[in-house]
Amino acid sequence: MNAKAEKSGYHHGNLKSALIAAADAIILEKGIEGFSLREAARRAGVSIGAPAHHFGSAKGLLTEVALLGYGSLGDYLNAVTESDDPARDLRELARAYVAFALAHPGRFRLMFRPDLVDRDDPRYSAASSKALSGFAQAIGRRAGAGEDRMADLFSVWSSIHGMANLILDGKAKYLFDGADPQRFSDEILPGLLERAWPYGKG
Amino acid sequence: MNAKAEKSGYHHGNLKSALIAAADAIILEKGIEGFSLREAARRAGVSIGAPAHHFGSAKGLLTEVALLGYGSLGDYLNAVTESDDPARDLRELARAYVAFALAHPGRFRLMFRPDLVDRDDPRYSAASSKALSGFAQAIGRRAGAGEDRMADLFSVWSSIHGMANLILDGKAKYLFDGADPQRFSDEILPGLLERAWPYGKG
DNA sequence: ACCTCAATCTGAGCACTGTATAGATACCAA
DNA sequence: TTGGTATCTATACAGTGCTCAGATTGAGGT
Repeated sequence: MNAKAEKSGYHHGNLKSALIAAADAIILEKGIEGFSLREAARRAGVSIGAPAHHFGSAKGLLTEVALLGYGSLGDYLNAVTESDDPARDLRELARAYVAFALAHPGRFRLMFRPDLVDRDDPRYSAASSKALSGFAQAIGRRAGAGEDRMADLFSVWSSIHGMANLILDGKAKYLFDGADPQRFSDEILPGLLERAWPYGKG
Repeated sequence: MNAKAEKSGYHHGNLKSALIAAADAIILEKGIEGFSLREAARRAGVSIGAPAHHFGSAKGLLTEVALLGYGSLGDYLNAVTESDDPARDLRELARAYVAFALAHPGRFRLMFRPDLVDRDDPRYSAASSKALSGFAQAIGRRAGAGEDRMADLFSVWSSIHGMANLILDGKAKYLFDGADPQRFSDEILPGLLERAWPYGKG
């Protein structure tokens, strides 16, 4: 009845979003390396060749999932309410960034895999900068804002992104001898932020 | 004649290291995603099933390449001579780290891919900590060394590692609007390091 | 109501991939 | 010389992404 019926026989009716959802689910369950276009098609109850028409290639489908991922990251970051203390905001944003990476490792990894995502898709850079806009604003609002805010943003992003990656890749666990990720982001991370950024102090 | 002959017919004589070299070469040419166990076997002039005996699986072979990678990273970092200014040393080490990542992106990416490398191999953590020992020492030597040096190391490593990853994944190019990597590491990076670390000042 | 047309999906096929296993080969030690 | 064993080959299996001719269907125009 609906214009986007669940499944009406030969024509799926909602294949595109069904495939995106299936891909996202696979990545959630098995990680990026466990993804396959064929299994996404299988889960959507459709033949092997069907996805090609909507996405061109596996990269096309994964690009859509990555866009969802940036949206999801944006949700995490937007949940940080803006205060009159930009340094605090920055710290909370950082925690949210790492929390997202730990909660959605598959999405997070996909979002930064240039071989799996079409970086030339204009929506990609748009989604990326939109998700990070909170960081950019907090940096702009902080006391004694530097002249080169792009460099500041990149510096902050590097620290946070590096932490997230090292934790996900098991390097933190190795350095701190098996501290579990949750305790890590709650207790160790804030201390690291103090250490890593001059801004952390005020 | 040599115990490790070049190629003596049925028995290769030097297959293990030949396969490692072939894999490293493939990764150099086509990146991690371009690697295949079969092509490594082909380049070594050997049948498809031969590598299994030496490495068990593709992961086993890639683990050896990753170990080489850590050795190579160690070479970059060890080329930084120790001075009486730990802050300068730290900065130079950071530049060397990023320089390695840009010069050997395939190796660098492989080294941090838990799905492609056997993290349980004791040589892996050994190679990792050996390569990073320069960082650890510089941090230990700096004036006003903190109580939690592991956290300091992790903080520094995060910043540098994040920068390297963001640059490799094309995020820096996007932020700085197409600055080429060389200019980036020469001009922009030092400024970022100043920003990222309190230690940078002395 | 019909009828064309384009969008959608199927099914088979191609060229790959990693892994497992049975058997051939050749070195090495007794 | 003779086992024995490490090494390597050949083949097969299950899986992958992608392509393309053809079947199917819903929608828009007459």
